[in-house]
Amino acid sequence: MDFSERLRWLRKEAQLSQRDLAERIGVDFTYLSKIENKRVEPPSEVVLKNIASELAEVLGMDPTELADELITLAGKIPSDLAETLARNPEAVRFLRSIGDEVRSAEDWKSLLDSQRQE
Amino acid sequence: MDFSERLRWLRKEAQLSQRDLAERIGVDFTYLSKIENKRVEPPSEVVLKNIASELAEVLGMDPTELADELITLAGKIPSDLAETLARNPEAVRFLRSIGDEVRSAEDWKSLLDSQRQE
DNA sequence: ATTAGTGTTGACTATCAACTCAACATACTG
DNA sequence: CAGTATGTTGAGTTGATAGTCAACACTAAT
Repeated sequence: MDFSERLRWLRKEAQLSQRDLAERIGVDFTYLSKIENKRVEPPSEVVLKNIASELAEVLGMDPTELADELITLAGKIPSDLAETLARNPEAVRFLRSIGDEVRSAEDWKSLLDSQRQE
Repeated sequence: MDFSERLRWLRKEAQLSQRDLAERIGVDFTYLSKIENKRVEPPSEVVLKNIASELAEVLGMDPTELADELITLAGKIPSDLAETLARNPEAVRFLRSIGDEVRSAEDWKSLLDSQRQE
């Protein structure tokens, strides 16, 4: 499921028309249409967060998690994380060092699990 | 030492004028001047890599390492890494999970070290 | 058959990043 | 002083990003 499909699915799940959602998040509804039809790139992080916030509210989800999901589905890096990386050269070197061996989603997952157990 | 200072320092170390370096990397020399004087934002990653490549050659440094240094100093994330993150939601979640506890450069460093010893 | 609600499309626009170009200032060299 | 090498600045260009606006099409209910 890519970004545009996921967005449409969530919006329908929330029983909102494009106009409804667009008004809530403060963009033109035709823009949502284009996004859902992949006529344009996924929107900016600000818009993504607004979408996540509104949909999460209606659907009873966690807004932050939903935002992260949409942002990564949109092929972007959450800006707070990007800033952490840009500010910590060590973090970049760390990622590079593990990135050589850790490539698949599975690898990342197990790394995440091992971290959690500490 | 911020990016612009570092650039000027390296360029002088390499005994190159702004015009010299600019010609080698294929930009206008006045652009380098503005960068060194912080009249504009640091350049694109392509230009950064060209700079690193030329200066590393003259100074006998490792071009890749220098590129990474300049890119992070410029407040950017190396694009190959950014792509890895954008493609691996798990990687993003991993970073978030450790990011709560790992904040300082020291923390990252020790994490990097522990990884290296495996 | 009208009207209300919904979605799609093409054309246009505003803002910004990443530069270039022309002009000038400053310093040193013969 | 004339010329050469170097650095600085203001104004303008170009392409991409992130949208808006007007028009139209389809469907369902009145």
